[in-house]
Amino acid sequence: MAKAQSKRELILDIAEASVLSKGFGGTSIDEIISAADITKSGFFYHFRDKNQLARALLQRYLDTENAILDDIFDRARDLHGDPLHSFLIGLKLFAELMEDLPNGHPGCLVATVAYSERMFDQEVRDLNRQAILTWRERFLGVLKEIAAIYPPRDDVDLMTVADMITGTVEGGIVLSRAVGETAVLPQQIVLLRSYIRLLFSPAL
Amino acid sequence: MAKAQSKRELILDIAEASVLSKGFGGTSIDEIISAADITKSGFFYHFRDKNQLARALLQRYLDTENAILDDIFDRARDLHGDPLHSFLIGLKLFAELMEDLPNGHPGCLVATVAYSERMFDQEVRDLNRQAILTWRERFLGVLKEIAAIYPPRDDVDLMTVADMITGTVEGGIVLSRAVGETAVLPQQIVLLRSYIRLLFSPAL
DNA sequence: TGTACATCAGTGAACGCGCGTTCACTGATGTAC
DNA sequence: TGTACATCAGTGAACGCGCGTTCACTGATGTAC
Repeated sequence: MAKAQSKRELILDIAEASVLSKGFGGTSIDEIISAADITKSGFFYHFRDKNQLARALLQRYLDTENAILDDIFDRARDLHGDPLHSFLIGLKLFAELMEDLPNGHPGCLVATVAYSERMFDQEVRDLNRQAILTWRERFLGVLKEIAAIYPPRDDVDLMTVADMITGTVEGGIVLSRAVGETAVLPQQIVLLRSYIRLLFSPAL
Repeated sequence: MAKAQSKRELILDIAEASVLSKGFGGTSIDEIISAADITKSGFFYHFRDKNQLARALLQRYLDTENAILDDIFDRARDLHGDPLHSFLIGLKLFAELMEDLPNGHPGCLVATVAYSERMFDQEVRDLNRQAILTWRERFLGVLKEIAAIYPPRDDVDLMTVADMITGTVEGGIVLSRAVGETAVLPQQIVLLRSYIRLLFSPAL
C-alpha cells in the first residue's frame, strides 16, 4: 500500500486492502473512515455511495496493473528483438516482480468482483469484463507474432493460450493466499513460461 | 443446486449459491431463511453462528469435490493402464464435465475463503489450506508415477506442476465468471492437458 | 490592494432499517419399562 | 398397551449495535474585478 498523497487516495488504499482481505460486503465505511481519520460525511464527499467506491477502486487497480504490464513487456521488447524470446523474458521479469513482493501479491480485485458480482452494479461488472478482454487482446497480439515465426507444436487456440496467462496469475494468487505460501504465484508464472517455451520452440 | 433432502441441506444449498454470488459478508441470514422458508431461530438451531455455517459449507463442498475427482480419475485409470495416458484421459473427462454444466461452474468456495480470509475463524482457514495441500498431494502422486516412466522434457518441479492443476481450475473459474463465458474453464483444462502431454510425451 | 463570491474538503447530527444473536418456549416423534 | 420422559426440529419476540445514506452547515483557499 503506497503512501497516499490525498485523503481520497488514502480512502482508496485502505478500502482496497480491506476488500482484498474481507470482501466487498465485509468491508464497512465506518471501518474505512476510522482508519483514514475522517468523518463519514467526509467519505461521502469523495464517493456518492459504496458502489461508486467500488468503481473507483477497480478503475485505479486496472490502471496501475496495466501500467506495470506495459512497463515489463516494453522492457522485455528492448532486451530482445525476437517476439518469443522477449515474451519469455517478460514472463521472467513478471515472476521476479511477484517474487519480490514482501507479503506476496495482495490479491486481484478482478477476482473479488467476479466472486461477488451480485454486490456490484452493471457498470462495475462491465468494467471487470472489459479488463479480462483487454488482457486477452494484449497477449493474443504477442502470441500471434510469435506463432507467425514459430508454428506451435500442438494444435492450440491462441486465444485460449492468451487467457491462460491471465488465468495462471488469477489461479496462482488464489493458491498462494489459500495455502499461505507467497512463492506459489511466481512458481506458477515460471511454469507457464516453461509451457510457452515448449509450445513454440523449434524441436530441441 | 441439488434438491435438498432436509432443511439443513436446503439452508446449505441456498447459502452456497448466495456466498458464491455475493461473498460471505454479502450473504445475510435473513436472506437465507426467507428463501428456505424457515424462521431465524430455525437457522440457529442448525448452526451455532455464521462461522459455523461457513465451516459446514466448506466441508460439504470439499467432500463432494473430492468425490467427483476420485470418480473421474478412477474411471480414467480403468480406461488405460499407463499413468500418463490415464491422467490425460482424466483431464479430458474433467473438461467435459465442466463443459456440460449448463450455467458453467458455480464457483469454488476455496477461492471465496481465500479472498475474504479475515471474515472466517482459524478453523475455516485451516480447512481451506488443507484442501489445497490435499489436491497438491493427489496430483503430485500421479505426476511422480508419470515422471518415473516419462522423464519430463523440461526441468520442472513436479509439486509446482501439481499446483498448476488446481491453479488452472481456480483461474479458469475466475476468468469464466468475469468474462461471462462458460466455455473458458473447459478450454483452460484442455490447454493444461496439452501442456502435460507436451511435457511428458517422448519426442514426437 | 480590497471586496465579493465560488469552490474545495470536509464536519456533526440524525435517520431507519437490517444485522447476528439470545432465550424461553412448543408440538411431534421416539424410547424405556 | 399405557404412561413418562427425552430428543428433534423448530417458533416468536426481543436485543442492541452497526450499517449506508442524507442534510444543513463551515472554514480555508482560489478567482474576478
